[in-house]
Amino acid sequence: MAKNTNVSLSVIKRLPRYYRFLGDLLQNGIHRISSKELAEIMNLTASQIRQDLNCFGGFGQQGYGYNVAALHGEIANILGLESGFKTILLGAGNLGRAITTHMNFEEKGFRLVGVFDSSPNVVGGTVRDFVVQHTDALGTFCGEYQPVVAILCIPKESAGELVPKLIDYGIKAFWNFSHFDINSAQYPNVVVENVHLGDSMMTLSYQVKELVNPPVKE
Amino acid sequence: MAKNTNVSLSVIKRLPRYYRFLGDLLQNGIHRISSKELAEIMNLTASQIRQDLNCFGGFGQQGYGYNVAALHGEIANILGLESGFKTILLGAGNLGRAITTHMNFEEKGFRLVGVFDSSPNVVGGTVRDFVVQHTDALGTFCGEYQPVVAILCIPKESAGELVPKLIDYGIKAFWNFSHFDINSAQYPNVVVENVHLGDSMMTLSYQVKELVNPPVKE
DNA sequence: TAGATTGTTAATCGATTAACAATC
DNA sequence: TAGATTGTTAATCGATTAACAATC
Repeated sequence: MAKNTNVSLSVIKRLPRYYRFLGDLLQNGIHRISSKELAEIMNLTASQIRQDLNCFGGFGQQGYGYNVAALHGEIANILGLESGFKTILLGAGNLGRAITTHMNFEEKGFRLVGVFDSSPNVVGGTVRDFVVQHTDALGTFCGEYQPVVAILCIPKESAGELVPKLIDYGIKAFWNFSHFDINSAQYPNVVVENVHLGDSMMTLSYQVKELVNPPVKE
Repeated sequence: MAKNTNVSLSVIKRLPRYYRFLGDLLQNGIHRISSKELAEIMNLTASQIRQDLNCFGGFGQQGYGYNVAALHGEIANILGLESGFKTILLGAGNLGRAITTHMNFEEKGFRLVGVFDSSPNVVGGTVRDFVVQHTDALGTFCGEYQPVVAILCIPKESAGELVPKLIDYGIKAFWNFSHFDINSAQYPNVVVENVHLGDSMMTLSYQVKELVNPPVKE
């Protein structure tokens, strides 16, 4: 194990998909799979799968392939899905509430410990099993509970104000649904995973346009 | 214009971000920018910006740079943000409702024309200004309104059942929040933009793990 | 043992960066 | 005109694929 020094982000981003497919195989009672078979199911090359996995260790066996359950477990380990990182969510609007109720935090490495908003209409209400607290209470809360992850479901301007404070309060990672650009050059010891739904939508728009209305060849 | 034959997806995915930053500049009353300045703001290289833009045309002027408003408009055009592609949303649960109310479809190339669900508890209720229809009505609806895009906010199993039908009904593009893997090899004339929130979360988990608990060097 | 399939090295492909002549 | 900055070609870097010896 543990030769994972500086694995590229392209590899990391494929791991959750491996994990999902292996989980499915497991549920279907399949205990063994070769890189060739898995590649076929996942629309990848066998080479890529073997390269990816060998960033972390030799999980297979020559002549046999991979043990599905074992590999599934190894990837869970690599991703840190048992970590239970203490997490706060900022912004209890439509999106924030959907994420709070819709996502399974515990299965994915996180533990939600607080929900915050700045609107008086929302503060004091409940989302799932959380009473929404005012963002003014963040300093005290972080001092006491020391969360490491913040989910940003707030407008751009609020994010601009809150991010420096949160970093000050000890937040180390952001799951960022806002349009605020967290400058990773400015904060080297902070990790950011952006989910820009608007950008994703525009990317789709381009692709639909190309499909429906293809450019004329010269 | 229009030398956009086969632009790589890496380039396309950067366009929405350019669009957002140019919009901000515009709002701040900045009318002109060089690739060098823009690169600084966006944490990119000037080279990359010029390469990216020149996939679509020479929008700049030597010795001057780029006109912000003009470039902003060109990118809107390239992305097809005025297209108003007719779109249906499937699954009026937490996530589906959040997307319906939270996203600005019109600004991003789409027009929402219907919301569907299969649960009797939800069908007949309203989301934003839509009455939720039963998925059984999809065939009739698509025949009449001919939507081209479907947003999938439904469980994996439902997606597995519905996707082939939807393609049959003329749907050409999916914005896929479900965990169902739409096999693009199987459907060559269909475009898919996946948003796997769970995968994104797991990727973040890995990064937090590495940051908080870095691997020991040998 | 023979067959299968891995782990790993080498070759290819694509994307990013650097350099510079063209030109506003 | 001289200075600035583009558009574009060439060089570099990284990621993917192919090949094959190691080995179960």
